[in-house]
Amino acid sequence: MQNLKEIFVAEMRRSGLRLTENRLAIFKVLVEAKKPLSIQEIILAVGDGTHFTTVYRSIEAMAEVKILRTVSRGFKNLYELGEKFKPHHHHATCEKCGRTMEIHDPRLEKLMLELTMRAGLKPTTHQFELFGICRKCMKNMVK
Amino acid sequence: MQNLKEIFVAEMRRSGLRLTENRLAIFKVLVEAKKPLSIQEIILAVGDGTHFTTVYRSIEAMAEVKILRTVSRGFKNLYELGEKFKPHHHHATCEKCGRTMEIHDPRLEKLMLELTMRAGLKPTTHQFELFGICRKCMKNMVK
DNA sequence: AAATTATTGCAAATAATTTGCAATAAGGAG
DNA sequence: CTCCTTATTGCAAATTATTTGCAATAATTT
Repeated sequence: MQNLKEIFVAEMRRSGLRLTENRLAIFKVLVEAKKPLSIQEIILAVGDGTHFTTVYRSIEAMAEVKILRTVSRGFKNLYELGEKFKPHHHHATCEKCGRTMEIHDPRLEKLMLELTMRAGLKPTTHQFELFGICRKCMKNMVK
Repeated sequence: MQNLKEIFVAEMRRSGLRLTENRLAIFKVLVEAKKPLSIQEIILAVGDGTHFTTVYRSIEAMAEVKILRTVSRGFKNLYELGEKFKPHHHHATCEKCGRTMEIHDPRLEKLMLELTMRAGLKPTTHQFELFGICRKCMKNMVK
């Protein structure tokens, strides 16, 4: 985490954006969130200390210089830390208890790339979430 | 197409929703669109004939009974025709222009099941979206 | 420490979504 | 085919989300 903050400071400097309390607060929210967030969620998470207008503008500025990644899903944008900050992975989640496991599988990544290219796109990213019910929860449901 | 309309009429009847001009108009928009649409896009496409309030409520009603499928991309929902109209599939989307193609691949479904089970879960569902940049948009970016 | 200028907060404009209610019309019964 | 019931609609207005202009503030550079 301290490591991530250092990267953040360096990236801000590199891109000529000023390092402010507000932007640091947004960064922390995004570090703690384990998933991409909408602007509304970020506004909620940073709290009253930062005006919502500022969140809109800061997010836009940081996305512009790739410190944040815009996850363009349809017509709403979500935001997460850019490539510099996070390794690539996916999740399998229990629908009942929310327990989450990480998925790492080269076949998956390979297939994703293949399918994206076959669709005529230069691959940028993909979203992939598995859902199911874990053994513990299965047992509880039987009772 | 005529075929799809017959399914639509039958599904509306089955689920107890009334078949109205407005809903038929929305249905047609969704048949013609080759990708999931946001509510705003649907409102635009159906035109003044249908009040936007009605679009909101009709979409909600039809999604409720699975005539429409909610494509939950983050926090914005998009809508497309449900399982009865189209086989199970996923999407590959251009991040720039939003153009979307359908992905059908048995290897994908198989791998997904395997990974879910390997994570100790009894599979229920999954979310899977591919993103990239289409050739047209690549060219525009170079200019 | 002072100067420069990006960033912020606020107020107010604009856009998107939801809700209450009275008028309308779809679908079933006769 | 006509009547009846009640889901559906359109409208106005409330709520919520996003954007913009501007003057005050504060991050960097020297």
